[in-house]
Amino acid sequence: MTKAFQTLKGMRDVLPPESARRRALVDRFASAGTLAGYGEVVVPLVEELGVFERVGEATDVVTKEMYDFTDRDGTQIALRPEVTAGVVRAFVQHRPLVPWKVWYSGTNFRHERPQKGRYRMFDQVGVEVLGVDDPDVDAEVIALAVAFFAELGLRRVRLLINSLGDHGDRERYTEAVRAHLEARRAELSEAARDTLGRNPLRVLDSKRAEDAEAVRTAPVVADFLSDDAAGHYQRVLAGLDALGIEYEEAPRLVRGLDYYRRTTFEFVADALDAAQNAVGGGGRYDGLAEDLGGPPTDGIGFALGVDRLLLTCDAEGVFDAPQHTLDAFVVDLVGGDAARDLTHLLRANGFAADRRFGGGSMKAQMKAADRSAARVAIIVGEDEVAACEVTLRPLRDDGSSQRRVARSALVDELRAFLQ
RNA sequence: GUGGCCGUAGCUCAGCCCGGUUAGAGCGCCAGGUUGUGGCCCUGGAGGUCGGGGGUUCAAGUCCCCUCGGUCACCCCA
Repeated sequence: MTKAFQTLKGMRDVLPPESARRRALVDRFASAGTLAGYGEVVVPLVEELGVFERVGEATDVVTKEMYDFTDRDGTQIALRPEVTAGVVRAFVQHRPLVPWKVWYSGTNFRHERPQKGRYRMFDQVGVEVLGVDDPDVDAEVIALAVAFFAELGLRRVRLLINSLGDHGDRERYTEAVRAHLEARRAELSEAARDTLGRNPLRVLDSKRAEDAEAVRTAPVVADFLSDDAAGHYQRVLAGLDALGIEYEEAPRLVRGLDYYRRTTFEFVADALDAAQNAVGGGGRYDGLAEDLGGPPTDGIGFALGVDRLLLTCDAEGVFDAPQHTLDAFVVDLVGGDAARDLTHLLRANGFAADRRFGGGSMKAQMKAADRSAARVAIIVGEDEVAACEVTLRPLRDDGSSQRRVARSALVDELRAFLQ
């Protein structure tokens, strides 16, 4: 007996009807993006390793979670762990007119231990805007995400926001945090001490109780912002206020990717009791285009995790899978020709129609019709064939209004019935 | 990468602690009851390498080890 293969760890199949729900979610996102003037961008799932390394040398995402390997010609390549880097690479490569506003949906890969809401292969939807420094675009981007949550029916998603300042601000702040934490090294958890060496800001994200005090007393970025960065941040907040978008300032919100500058934000789902409750996040990455060999270009965007979004919808009891229903189900008692031909005829006329292969008893076919959730059964037996008619039996009531119609009038009769 | 819990029919699970005839249930599926009428009901049927490998034993779904997978938490992040 041959081995029965199964999906790799952390990777999943998505089958109907769940697949329809995912598609519906992406469709909604696409509409929201289009409405705001964003075009779809499709970038490769695989890039040169260097593209993703710009995401941050000190981050877990690139140091230990990347699916990287050597291509046949020796090139170091990797499956994308996120899409922003690829989109910015595309911007640098093609130099579209700015502002360049794009949305995307796609799959990413991170080699992590799976748990609820975290898989090795996961989908994200997101937007990016390149070439605009205006703080109003920060507000626009955030508003887009917030509107999308609302459209899904989500009510319990909180917006956390912070500013990390310009490059220089961030450096000075990082040093201050490092000094603060070094002075309290003894009281930190072992994991935190380890993180401190590589990336001091990340310690601020620690959930460990031992670290709480040191984190609580740590310097706050706000005190390190340049006038320029502070002004930008205030304008963003003013924009959110004007648009009626609620937010919580989170002075220690740092986020995992190194390229963030100035505005950073995160969306947290209160309905998720799991540890993985961040459904999305984003911010400015004003230096990234330059890091990828392009001209200095401002940029901002966000990414939302499709799996977590759907889990959140489950938790809030909203955005059910779209109910797929058929218009008609053909029941054939005369050998199969009618099922074959009528189903084809109905589909050619725009009706959603199906039948049962292999025929079977009338009971079996009616059962199949019922299960298909079709609105009406089209029954063809000896009597109907002899009279050049078909029986039209409604399936959503008790069927008492069943009647026979001329076969030549089927399309019109069905159309009238479905009105 | 670290730790806890869990892998028995398509699905949800019982059986495992205290090894012992043909491994069970509900749901689903198929068929019949009703030879031209679905949903409800009744009857019957198909379907299982007990995740995989090794060990202990006269005997392993049950005990031990390894391994793979799932799940939850840490870490990190969407």
